Amino acid sequence: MKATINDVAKLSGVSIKTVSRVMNKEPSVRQLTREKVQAAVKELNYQPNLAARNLAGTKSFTIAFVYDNPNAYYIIDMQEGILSACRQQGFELLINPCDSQQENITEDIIDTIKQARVAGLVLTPPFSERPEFVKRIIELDIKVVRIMSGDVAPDDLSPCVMVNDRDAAQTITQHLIDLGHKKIGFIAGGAEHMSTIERYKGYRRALKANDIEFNNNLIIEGEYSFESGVNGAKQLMAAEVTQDNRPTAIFSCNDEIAAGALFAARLMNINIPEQLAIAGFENSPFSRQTWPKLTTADQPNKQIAHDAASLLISQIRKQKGKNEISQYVPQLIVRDSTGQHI
Amino acid sequence: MKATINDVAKLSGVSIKTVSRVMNKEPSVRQLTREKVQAAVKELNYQPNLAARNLAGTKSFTIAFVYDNPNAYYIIDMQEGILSACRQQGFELLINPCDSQQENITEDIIDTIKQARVAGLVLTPPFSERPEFVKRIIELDIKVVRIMSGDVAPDDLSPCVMVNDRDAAQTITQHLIDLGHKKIGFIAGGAEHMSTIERYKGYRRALKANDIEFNNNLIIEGEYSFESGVNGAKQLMAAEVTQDNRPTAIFSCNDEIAAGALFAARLMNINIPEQLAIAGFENSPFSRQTWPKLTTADQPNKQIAHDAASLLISQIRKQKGKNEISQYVPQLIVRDSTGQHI
DNA sequence: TTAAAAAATGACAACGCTGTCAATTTTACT
DNA sequence: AGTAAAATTGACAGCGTTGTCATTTTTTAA
Repeated sequence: MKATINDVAKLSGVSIKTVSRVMNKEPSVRQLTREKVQAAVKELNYQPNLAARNLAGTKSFTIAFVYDNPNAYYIIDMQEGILSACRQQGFELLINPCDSQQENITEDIIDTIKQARVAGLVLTPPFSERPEFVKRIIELDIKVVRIMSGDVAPDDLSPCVMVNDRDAAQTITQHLIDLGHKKIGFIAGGAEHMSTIERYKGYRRALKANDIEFNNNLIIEGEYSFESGVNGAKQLMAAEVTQDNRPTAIFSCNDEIAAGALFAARLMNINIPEQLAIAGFENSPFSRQTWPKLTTADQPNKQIAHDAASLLISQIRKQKGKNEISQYVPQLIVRDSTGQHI
Repeated sequence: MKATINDVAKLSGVSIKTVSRVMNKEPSVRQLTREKVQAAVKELNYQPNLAARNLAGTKSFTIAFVYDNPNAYYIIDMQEGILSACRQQGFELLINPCDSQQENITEDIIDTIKQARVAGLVLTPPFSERPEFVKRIIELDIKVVRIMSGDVAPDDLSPCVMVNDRDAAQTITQHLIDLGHKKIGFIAGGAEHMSTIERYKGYRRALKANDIEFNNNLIIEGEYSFESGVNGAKQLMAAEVTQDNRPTAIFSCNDEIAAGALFAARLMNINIPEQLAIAGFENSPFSRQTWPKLTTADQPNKQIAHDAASLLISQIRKQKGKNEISQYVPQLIVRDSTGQHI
């Protein structure tokens, strides 16, 4: 039925070992031989049997995606990006959802990894932001690639795909400034997330670049949740805050917070965007299903994940030279929530 | 390092074949022997090597989740439910996202299934609602479990996990009626989805049960999207519709549509819920991030998926007697969008 | 008690691939 | 041309399991 390595060997007139070498892109196969084999592979539509590979070899062709679900849209996109890279490279993907808060989560994950003979891990926040965790994994000779917020990798533990939240946040803030806003509130996500820190830095930079004085009263510490947005906006726009001190715009650390801010504004009869402009971050579906629709920043998650997984697989294959770090800058998307204010 | 079948055989003083029998719950192993082996398994924390099983056996220990992504939250929940069943039973999960509209999608999926030697498939809508597709798969001697809308399985092709959208929709509609509404608009999802049909039936039933005359002008054909909700609500509440004919409540086929309806109401300066009550369906995160928050119906997706996958695995193992069909009825969740109207 | 039937167990060859190491071919250099 | 070194190729065992079929043990019935 399905072609095996033997069929390919027979058709191309070489030994199975040579076919194996070609399939694994090993060196020391003559060009001519390689081509003969590749032709046979194509003709028979041969694809190596993963089970046999995993069983026979010392190498593993399985990588795992370890995540704690902060946001289903993010995770689905990541997963599909990783999956497409795996398909391209003949790798298997093990999905490992888990609770990052759980007591022995590190050991749990390590058990799973060992059990399944996983060759590498794709990590997203919060796991990608725990250096001790990453170190533990790497000590076990398991490759890791991290997707994280920032512009340069924080260390050389593993390759990283960086998402430059700072620049993107600066752009969003600049957009608000360009609209004439000077008092811009900032509702932060959880301070344990690098992305929050980076977005805050971008916000500060934009203020500085425009000689706008920083006002700590406009900063609300929060977390990545709708409720946090509601409370943050309430606090910023509260009655006891004098009209003069109220912000005319709010930069929310993500779309969920922004949706919460919108909700609070509604409760307080504040018109958006006339009396208050609100911007989000992430371009999640929320941002298109609110009234008014949210100005936000978009990042190509699928591609980021594809990149990361490809990088990981190169590492596993020990193909050096592909270790450059890629960096993505989320792009501003302007919608009605930051329309012209009065 | 890791215990193999040989270690277990040695420790329990039987042949590896007998260990294999015990692991696969085959009959014709004496009780005493079985216990000896199980003790050794426990002591060594032995877990069969999946790769070896897949390679040696004619059976497969892999199931696949084939989906077209209508909704990331739904998919993530489904996936995690399936995953947990797989772990319990020592199965592997292959994730197969795809585009249900694509030309040769059936053949594509079949190729993938064959390639990976998949034993069974978990199908969600829209795939679960395509009998020809299901038939094709079953002909290949691949087991299938379907998660679908309805109260009884439409055929005996495969086991089904039914979600009784009809009863749930009737409950939601009844809730609106109990609040005093008599003119209740209905914005449908895509008519190709069983869930739309079922929810419509529930709506009709509730009207009938309360002797409310059905008015076709209150029915909007749409699809499962925000835009559809916006347009549907605009149409129902349009200026040229006389005050008398306007609905005082709208049942939207899902939360996304409801969010759209909310958006339209906002545009038209219609107060929710005073002038118009709006209900959704699904209890997606959207429903909690709108203003006001949406009344909706919740279904335990993770558990539904876990159930479905368990059913599938029993089928594969030929453990009869677990073929009963489970049915879930989504539960009403009342929130502010259907508060008391004037 | 004994023979026949049934049940339980085991020996051993696969499964499709990779790792090791030996054999062969090619290349580089006298 | 002759030889050593390097590059290429292949033979074969083994990865951890299951399937087949033969062997042993237990049960049943005469």
